[in-house]
Amino acid sequence: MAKYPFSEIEPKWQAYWEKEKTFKAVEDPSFPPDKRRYVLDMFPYPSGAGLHVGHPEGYTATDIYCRYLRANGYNVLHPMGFDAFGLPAENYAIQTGTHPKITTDANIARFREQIKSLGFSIDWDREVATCDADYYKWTQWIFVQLFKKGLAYESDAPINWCPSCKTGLANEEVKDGECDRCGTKVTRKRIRQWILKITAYADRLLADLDGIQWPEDVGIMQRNWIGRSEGASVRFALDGRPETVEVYTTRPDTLFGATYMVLAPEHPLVAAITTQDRKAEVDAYVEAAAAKSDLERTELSKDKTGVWTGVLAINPVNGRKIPVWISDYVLASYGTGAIMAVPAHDERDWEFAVKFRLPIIQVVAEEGSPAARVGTCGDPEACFSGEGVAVNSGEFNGLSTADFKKAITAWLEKQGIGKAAVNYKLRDWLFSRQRYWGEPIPVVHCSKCGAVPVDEKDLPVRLPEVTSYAPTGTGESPLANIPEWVNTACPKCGGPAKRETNTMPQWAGSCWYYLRYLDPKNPDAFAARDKIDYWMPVNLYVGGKEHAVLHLLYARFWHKVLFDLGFVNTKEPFQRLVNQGMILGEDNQKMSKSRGNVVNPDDIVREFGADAMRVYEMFMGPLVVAKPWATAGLVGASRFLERLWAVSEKPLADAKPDAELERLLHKTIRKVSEDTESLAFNTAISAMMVLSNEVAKLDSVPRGLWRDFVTLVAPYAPHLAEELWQRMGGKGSVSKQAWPSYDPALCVDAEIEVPVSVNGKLRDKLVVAPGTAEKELETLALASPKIAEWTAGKQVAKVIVVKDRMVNIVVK
RNA sequence: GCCGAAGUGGCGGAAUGGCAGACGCGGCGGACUCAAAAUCCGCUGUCCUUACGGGCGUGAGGGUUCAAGUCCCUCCUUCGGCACCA
Repeated sequence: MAKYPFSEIEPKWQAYWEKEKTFKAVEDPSFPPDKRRYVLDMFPYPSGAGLHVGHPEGYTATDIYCRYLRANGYNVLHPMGFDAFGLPAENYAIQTGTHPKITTDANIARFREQIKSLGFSIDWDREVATCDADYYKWTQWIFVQLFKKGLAYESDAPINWCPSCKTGLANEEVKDGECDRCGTKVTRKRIRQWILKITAYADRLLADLDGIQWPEDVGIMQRNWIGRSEGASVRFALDGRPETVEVYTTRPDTLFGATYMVLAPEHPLVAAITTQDRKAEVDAYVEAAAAKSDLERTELSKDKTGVWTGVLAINPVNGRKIPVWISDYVLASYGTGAIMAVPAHDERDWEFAVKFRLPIIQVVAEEGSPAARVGTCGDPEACFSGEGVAVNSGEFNGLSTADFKKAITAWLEKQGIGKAAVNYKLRDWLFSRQRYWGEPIPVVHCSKCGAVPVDEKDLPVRLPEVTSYAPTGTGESPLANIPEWVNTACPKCGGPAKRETNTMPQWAGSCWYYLRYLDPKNPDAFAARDKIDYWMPVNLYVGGKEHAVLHLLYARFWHKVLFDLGFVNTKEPFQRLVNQGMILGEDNQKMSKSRGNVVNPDDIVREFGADAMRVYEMFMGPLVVAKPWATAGLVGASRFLERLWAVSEKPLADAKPDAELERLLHKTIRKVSEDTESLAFNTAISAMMVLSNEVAKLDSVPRGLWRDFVTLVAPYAPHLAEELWQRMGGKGSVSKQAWPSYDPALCVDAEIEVPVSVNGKLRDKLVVAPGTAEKELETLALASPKIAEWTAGKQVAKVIVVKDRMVNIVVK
């Protein structure tokens, strides 16, 4: 038997598809809107290492789905491109002097070739790369829209700084106090930054999660990241001073238990209110706190520190004078940067109060406890942060936590010293990078007009050539060293002005690339509105979970801004999201160069073929779960394809398949249809393997059955299917064939086995026609001699019959 | 600490509350071959039994049910995310 010649077949059909533009997507109005699908992969960053076996996992899944949709009469948009700005190319440039553009282009060429070698049905005419000036012109244009809408502003507040990458980082890019990219401990630095006001969209980013079909955990991660909480803001008067301190609390019901206050060391009031005698100590503390990284302030030192400012505040509910402290356990960037401390009911305050011997007053008692009944109690022995019943709270005693919150908020409002308030953990997006290889931020600084956006007609602001790519570390990018580029005229007044030298983060380009695919060559708009209306939103978006709160949050934000400006037709960009599970190394560990467990897809394609690689990756297990690679297991997929090839060498018969085989065919069509639809590719492949094992036993193959089978296989192993299609005399491309249909009546077996159990234990099986009446099943079961053995001498208490499924006899 | 996901043969995994282990890998036995590779056929959870057959089995322990891998409670382990957010 001839070995299946994948190394000839695969390039042959790839060339055919390319030449025939088989997968070109056209905005054909004859497809009604519900017959259009936009299926998108997260585009790759073209690293120097080339494609990884993890990349083709998602790409294969979307490709199978797209091919399935086309066969079912859908017009499908399935593009690919490259996220091409970013640090690796720049760092390589710093080491070698090679321009990042050169490295990036070479890597893109390699990636494109590797992706093409897997036979995906991509419309390559729509390819984009975020580093192309024609592309980033529109990234800059969107930034200008953000600026004009007041959503981009400059700030010199302290930021996360990676000393190794020598650039500022967004909150989302810091993981466990380390730079997400390089693992270096993040420090704090005060430099001028561009910030995007993503917090202005916090409520909508939260609310609109309800309308999209995303994995539950990604939704939860975004919800947690946005971190909405409801509570109250309360203004505290200071004893003998005109200033007031406003705090935010989610537990206004514990106000009677506030025994001290804490300001963040950076709080603007600290310097003003600190008394003369406390000044030296307070200054020293503020200075020490400023020197600490966020990590040192949080993770490394859970041990509370702090100093008293010398000032007392007045608790508005009881007039008690309480000390105002400063401590770095209060974050300047959340709420008002100040808290009322209720040590009896907050773990952190408890710890602080114990350490500094501050009073602790219990004001919440557990439901049903003696204290809850009496309304008062002595000093608590432990912190209780749950909900309960108010005690030691004057007229409010006896109220439940929820009722008390409402009552006290109303009271505060009436007194004019507080109101209901909502807070978010989400911070604004630090958007400037002090690096070279990114989109220049299209702003000009004029001494007269301030920060002025570049005129839209003057976009793009091209990334200039530099002699040194190395980041300066001073808060300026390498662009600052090119006076002829930096010095320009103010777009507003024409006077001398300087260009912004910071660049955008890598996330900028990926915030809207799915829109550029719709109209990639358009010189007049990021995409024509009719094309947006034709395809958007993205119906299925497949990619890794690592972007749960980075790219996916940022892109949603930009999309909403574009929606508000009337440029796009949907509130959300990605209707349905699926995260493919990671492919681990053979050792069950994350694949990495340092572990030496990386599998190169090129090797697999060379040795087993692209179709085998595709089928194996989909057969390994459910798309969404992590699973270890096993090259040994790959041969199973390979043998399946070999078997199909072997079948194609048998003669075709015009006779119909026998009844048994015909039923199997129809059941297989049903199973593969349902499973492909629901992205359960592993079980679809399993079903096709079962059919192939049966067909392989035949001496000649019924033509109709074979035609259907080849069409079923086509989304999974497209090269082989094209070849099989051609060998059986099919015209054109098998990918233009309609998906086979099945007859539900033929999906039912002529005879089925119905298990019979006694007291839940399987004891016999009945062979009956499907649909046999329950009464008859019961009679047959009770008549069985095997069953009689188990019921002998016992009393039949009950017989449960589920038609076509089982019979259970309960005996005593 | 909090939130989320997952624990099933030697391995990857399958199973609308209804025959646990489909399909594949590996292993064992056989056919073909001078021989090997490839291919094909059979067996392959575990324990007891020569066999027929039976007991036990889905991380641990409880519970609901005629019936639980699947539902509920407690716990353990692994992975992912968050982590002084008041």
